[in-house]
Amino acid sequence: MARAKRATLKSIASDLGVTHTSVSNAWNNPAKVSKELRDRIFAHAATVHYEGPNPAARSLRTGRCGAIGVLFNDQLSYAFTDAHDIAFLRGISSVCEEEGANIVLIPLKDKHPERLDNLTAIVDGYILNAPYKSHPTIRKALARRLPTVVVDFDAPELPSVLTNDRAMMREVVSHLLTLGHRHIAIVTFPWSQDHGEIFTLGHDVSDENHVVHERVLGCRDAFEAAGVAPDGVLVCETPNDEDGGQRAVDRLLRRRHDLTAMVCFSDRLAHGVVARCQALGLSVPRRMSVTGYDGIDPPGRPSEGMKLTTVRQNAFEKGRKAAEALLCAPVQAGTPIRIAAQFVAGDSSAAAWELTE
Amino acid sequence: MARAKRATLKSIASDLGVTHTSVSNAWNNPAKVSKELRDRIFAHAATVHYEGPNPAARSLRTGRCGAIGVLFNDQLSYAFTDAHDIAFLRGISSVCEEEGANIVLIPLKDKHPERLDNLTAIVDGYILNAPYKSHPTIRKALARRLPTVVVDFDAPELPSVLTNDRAMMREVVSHLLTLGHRHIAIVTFPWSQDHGEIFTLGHDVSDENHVVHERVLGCRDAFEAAGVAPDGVLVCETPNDEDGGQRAVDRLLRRRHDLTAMVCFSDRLAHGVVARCQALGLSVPRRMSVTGYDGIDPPGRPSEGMKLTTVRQNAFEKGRKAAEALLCAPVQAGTPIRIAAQFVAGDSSAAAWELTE
DNA sequence: GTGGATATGTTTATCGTTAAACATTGGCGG
DNA sequence: CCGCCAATGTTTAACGATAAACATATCCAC
Repeated sequence: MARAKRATLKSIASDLGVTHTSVSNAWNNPAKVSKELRDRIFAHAATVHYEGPNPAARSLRTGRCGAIGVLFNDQLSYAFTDAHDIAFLRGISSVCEEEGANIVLIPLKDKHPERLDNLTAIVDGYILNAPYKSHPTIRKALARRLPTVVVDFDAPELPSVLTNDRAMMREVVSHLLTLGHRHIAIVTFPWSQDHGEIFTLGHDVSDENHVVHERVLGCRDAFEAAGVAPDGVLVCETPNDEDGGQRAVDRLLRRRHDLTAMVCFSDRLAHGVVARCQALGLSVPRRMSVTGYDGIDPPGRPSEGMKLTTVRQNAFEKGRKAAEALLCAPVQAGTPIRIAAQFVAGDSSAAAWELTE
Repeated sequence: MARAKRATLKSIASDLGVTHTSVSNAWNNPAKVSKELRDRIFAHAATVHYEGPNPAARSLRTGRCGAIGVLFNDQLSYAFTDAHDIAFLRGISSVCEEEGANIVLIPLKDKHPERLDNLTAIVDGYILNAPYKSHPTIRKALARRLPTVVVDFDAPELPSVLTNDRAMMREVVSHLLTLGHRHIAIVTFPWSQDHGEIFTLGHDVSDENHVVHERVLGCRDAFEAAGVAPDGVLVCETPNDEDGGQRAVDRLLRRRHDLTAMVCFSDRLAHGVVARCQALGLSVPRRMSVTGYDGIDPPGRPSEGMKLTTVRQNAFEKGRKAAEALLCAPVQAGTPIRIAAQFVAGDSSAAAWELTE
């Protein structure tokens, strides 16, 4: 059975012997149509299952669609495992609910590069979350020149929401240096799409990923301020999950077994690092200090287990501000919105001298 | 400075002295355009910042837009706090990544009922997650008669993904009855938009929310099978979060202080119930048995704390199947896809006789 | 040299709206 | 009775694309 053709403004208009503009007005400018006609229109619309103007056609005509696109650095299905990204989305949602806007989640088209040209999202603007500078999907989104807000991304020409990653990382490393640690390694998630190497802090860091770049610089700042040569500090790049953290421990210890502290760029990495250290018999924090980043309270019950030394980010607020900048009060490009993070000393870091002596 | 007018197929065509169809083909049917012309087109497109055909116009013409809409029962910003919903979204995402489809999250338009008529989402189809039968946004979505897959919803005329809630709940209650409990109460999240009452299992249950309906019936089954009168079983409706669980304890104990077990319809509720019981000096499970639903491993580290007696759902798989049904292999309406849940006995339930004696 | 496929473009109609400008009518003040 | 405004419709022109049918040239087989 062939699906019956859908009713349109025009078909309703001709059914009723009026012009389609009047039918359109029944929905969009009720004041311009007599109550009597409006009732007739709605009544007839109901019988032919007409559910209001076709949104694609309206969007074409008006140039707006009432939705904002959100792009993540990684696979979407990854984002939904990351407490930071989830809180960020929650922040966006809270604004979109108030404004009545829809959210379009756009998977990176890694598996379908050909669709880059074909299926671009129907959105009024974009929020780009910590994007890789040169990722094709990101570039494509930027190239469309729609209103765009970037988060944790260095783009002076765009409105942006930024955190104080560099200063926070400086604080974390200083914390460890103050505790007497001198053999510290860094565990980071990938700073570009292809990853896996071990570097040292002496290397120049690509700014492909602004977050990693800032945090690495923060670390270097602290080491240099303490007179520690950056060349001696290992930086291990690894996938951002517990398993990645676990493997980083092995890779790092293979190079330097005298490490007494590991600075992780996410709590997930830190959890993996802690787990692997304990499995190797290196107690945390007595034998190995570990720090995280994000400040994810392990849901369930909070106060259990070891409290990670970490940096608490306000991902929810990041999302809110980004969405507000896009939907409510347009923000100037020159002045980024700053969301301050906060250093939290926990139980996973302790003085180093007990073992280095 | 007025924003320069955007280039279109037509403007590019006339710039180049060809027809706009050829320009369109350069993107959509490359084989139909000589390589030489295609290069000229792309080159010129780049200089005028043309980023490919306008998606709204294309969508109007082709009738497809490459996105699916997802609707939740509750506020979107709530969904992002609920581990079940997040896993569900992750399942949908994993399919959308493979298929290159976008996901449109549609907030319930509670705060903007007037936008119901105005801003309908531009999507090729819907996934409705455990929707309230009569919620206006849900009804509106259904009324559009786009391809739709419902999850945990009773709609024989639509393809659906269902779980075995009723059987699982029967198992939970039987478990408690077998342990000797006779004074059991039920803690549920709201079964309609307005909520808050305490009922008994003797009451008829609205099927406004299919999940609650099925679970309540499952409980009743088990009580009846054991010869316990449903009239004596209290059912407390409360917001689906820890606080809601906490308050439910107070409300229930005020009515019946001889309760020895509380059956919760979500793990979040159960966590609140456990917390409140312990605060009241009622140790779990010695003095009070508590069961949950969902099987959310408290992230962070799994094996810590008390293991809740619960039902493990596979929300990820629910999401995957729903998305597959919509995007890949269209599913027949008559035969729901079943995702089995699994009863998990934990440490939060124990024999009752120690205290009822 | 005839006929038919292949490659490359063009013409024209259409998708379903909204917005601006233009008609028509009735009411009302002066 | 004139003129103007408000109320209610209508006419017409986009919005920016895609698809089907049609035109023309080229090539090759037989």
